[in-house]
Amino acid sequence: METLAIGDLAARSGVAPSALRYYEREGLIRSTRTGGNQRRYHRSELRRVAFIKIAQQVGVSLDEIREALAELPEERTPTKADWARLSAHWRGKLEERILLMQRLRDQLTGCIGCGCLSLQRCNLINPADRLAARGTGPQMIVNPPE
Amino acid sequence: METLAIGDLAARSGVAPSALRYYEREGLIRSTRTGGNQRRYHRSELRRVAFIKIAQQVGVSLDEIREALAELPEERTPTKADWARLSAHWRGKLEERILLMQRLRDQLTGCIGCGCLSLQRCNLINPADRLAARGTGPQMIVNPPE
DNA sequence: CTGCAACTTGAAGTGAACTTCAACTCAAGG
DNA sequence: CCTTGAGTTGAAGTTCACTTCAAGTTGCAG
Repeated sequence: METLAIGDLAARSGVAPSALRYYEREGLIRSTRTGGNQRRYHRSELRRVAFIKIAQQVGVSLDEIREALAELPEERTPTKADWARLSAHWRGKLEERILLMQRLRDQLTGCIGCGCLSLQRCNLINPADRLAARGTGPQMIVNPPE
Repeated sequence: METLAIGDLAARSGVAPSALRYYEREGLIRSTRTGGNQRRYHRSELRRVAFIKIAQQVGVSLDEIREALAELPEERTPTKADWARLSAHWRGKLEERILLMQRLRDQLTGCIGCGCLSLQRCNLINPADRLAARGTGPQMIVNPPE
C-alpha cells in the first residue's frame, strides 16, 4: 500500500472522510486520483492533517492554517526541515496563547480575593467605573498595559 | 445612573447590544424593564458579561457557561464569595487547558528535530506505521499515555 | 467474474454564536 | 412639546466547520 485511500487516511488521522474532502475543497490537503476517480493520498498528507488538527487545538481557523501550509513547497514533498520551520513558527503561536491563558489565570487568581473578575482593572478598587471612558471590554486581560 | 441601558452595558463590556440580547434569550444574563419596555441591567450583570467573555477566551461554549452561571444564587445579587467560588472553579479549567497547550508545545518542540509532528508517536521512529491499529488520531497529544 | 464495502458528486442540512433588517416605540435634552 | 438617538421585536441571514443524503461508480477478496 503505497498511497492511502480516503478511508485509510481517515482512520489514521482520526478525521472523517467528509472532513478530508472538505479540507481538500478548501485547499488544505491534496490528492491524486485513480483511473476510476478515487482519491489517493501521499503519505505526507498524514503530516498535513496532523498539523491541521494540532493547529485547531490551538484555536486557529482553517483560513490561517491554510496560509501557514502555503509556506510549504508545492513542487516537492516537504522535508523534515520544511516541517521543522513550520513547527517552530507554530510553537511561537502556541507560546503566545499559553501566555494569554496564564495571564487570564493569574488575573482570575488575583481577583478571587475580591471576586471582581477584573473588568476594567477592578470594580472594587475602582467602584465608580471611572475608567469606563478608556475603551471597552476587559482590556487589562486581553491587551494588558505595557 | 443606577442601572445600565443596553448601550451602556455594551460600551462597558465591549459586547454588542445584539449579542447581549442574544445572551439574554439564552438565559446567560438578566434584565428588568422600564415602563416603556426597555432593558435595564443591574451593575452586577457587568460581572456576568466579564465572566462570559473570559470563559469564551478559554474556549468554553455558551452552554457550559450557562451551566456554570447557574450555580450563582438566583434570589440575591451574587456576593464576592459567590464569584470567588466560580472563579476558583474556572481557574481549574484554565489550568487544564494551559497544560494541554504546554504538552502540545513540548511535543512540537521535541519533534522539530525530526519534523514529524508526532502523529502516532513519530513517523520517523515508527516508519512503517506499525501503530496504526492502535486507535486513530494524534492520541499522544490529546490523550497522552500514563 | 461477481458481490459488496468503499468510493464519487453536488446540494442541502446542522449548530454555534451572532448580526442584520424593517418597522416601530421610547427617553431625554433643548 | 418635539426631535432624535437609542431601544424594541421576530425573522431571516451569516460564517465556520463540517455532516448527511441520494444516486450512482469503483476496487478488490473470494
